[in-house]
Amino acid sequence: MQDHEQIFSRFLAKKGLRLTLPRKQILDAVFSLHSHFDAEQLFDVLRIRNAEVSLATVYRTLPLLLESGLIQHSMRQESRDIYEHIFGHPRHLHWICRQCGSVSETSLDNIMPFLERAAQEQHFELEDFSLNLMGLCWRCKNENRNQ
Amino acid sequence: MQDHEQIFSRFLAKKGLRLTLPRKQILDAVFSLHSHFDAEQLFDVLRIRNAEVSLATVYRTLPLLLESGLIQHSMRQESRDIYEHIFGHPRHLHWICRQCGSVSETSLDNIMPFLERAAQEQHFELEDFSLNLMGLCWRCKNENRNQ
DNA sequence: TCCTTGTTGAGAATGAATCTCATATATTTA
DNA sequence: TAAATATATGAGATTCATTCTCAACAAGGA
Ligand SMILES: [Mn+2]
Ligand SMILES: [Mn+2]
Ligand SMILES: [Zn+2]
Ligand SMILES: [Zn+2]
Repeated sequence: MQDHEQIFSRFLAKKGLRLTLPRKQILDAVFSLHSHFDAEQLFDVLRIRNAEVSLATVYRTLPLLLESGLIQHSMRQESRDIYEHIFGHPRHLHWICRQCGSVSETSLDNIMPFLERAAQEQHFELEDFSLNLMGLCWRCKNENRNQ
Repeated sequence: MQDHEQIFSRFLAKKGLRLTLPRKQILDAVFSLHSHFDAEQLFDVLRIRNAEVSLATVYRTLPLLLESGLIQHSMRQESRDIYEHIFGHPRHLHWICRQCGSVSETSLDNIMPFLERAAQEQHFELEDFSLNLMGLCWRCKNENRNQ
């Protein structure tokens, strides 16, 4: 039964780094959210929770969380990098509406085998990937039709 | 037999815009390249070709080329947006090595039907998408092993 | 205790991308 | 043909997410 704090702690130890209070607070904030977030939004959550963590440390910690596999970079929107925690979540792809900006998700189970086989053929060591689909959500599609 | 200049010209006309010399030169430069490029690299090509086009106009023209469907946004590397022309090219995905930065391509034919079906089920109007796979290329994988 | 190494916040710096604006050029109108 | 209107452009300023710098601090080992 490994929780994310244990995983992060071990990951850090392996790199000669420590699980400090700011890092712990950032980790908690990340797992208190259940949607996509950017650095600034995460920083806001920390302020609401009265965690005294600087924005610089947020930006410094995100790469560590990425490397540990606890979060993933999901997409880029309005020139901001968007993340989400993935520990215990199934792999999924993103449908991004170019008009309203909404994001919905779909399972990737049907595609994974294909990608893994392709990686093997290439002798490519797959560590991460992203599949983002851009267009119009049904809502915006209808809205445009009625005009 | 539509060439890309005709396509771009018609696209612009439909928007009440004109195919000016700078736009023509940018278009030519884009199709003179046969690999991925960012705005700055495209600007360099234009300078080498003695085209007097400003960087601002390059940045202004890229969204037009995107919307016309002649180029696509391929990925983001080292905080730069990377593009490539796609007119007459098959859809493909990108294998990106996190160590050496190399990018290789693979056909997307096997995945397209799945994506199109998924889009239909969602009533999502798919306009564009990107599938980028990150990890280690075989070269870097071997290199790391021998150390 | 001393020394090395890692950590942090605050604010400065970076740099790709966007914006402003004065000046051109094309197209339409009278 | 001469306004009037709309679109384009280069140069340089600006934006702003992200990264960097640095001084102060803390943990752990010798
Ligand atoms: Mn997601
Ligand atoms: Mn490509
Ligand atoms: Zn929408
Ligand atoms: Zn490589």
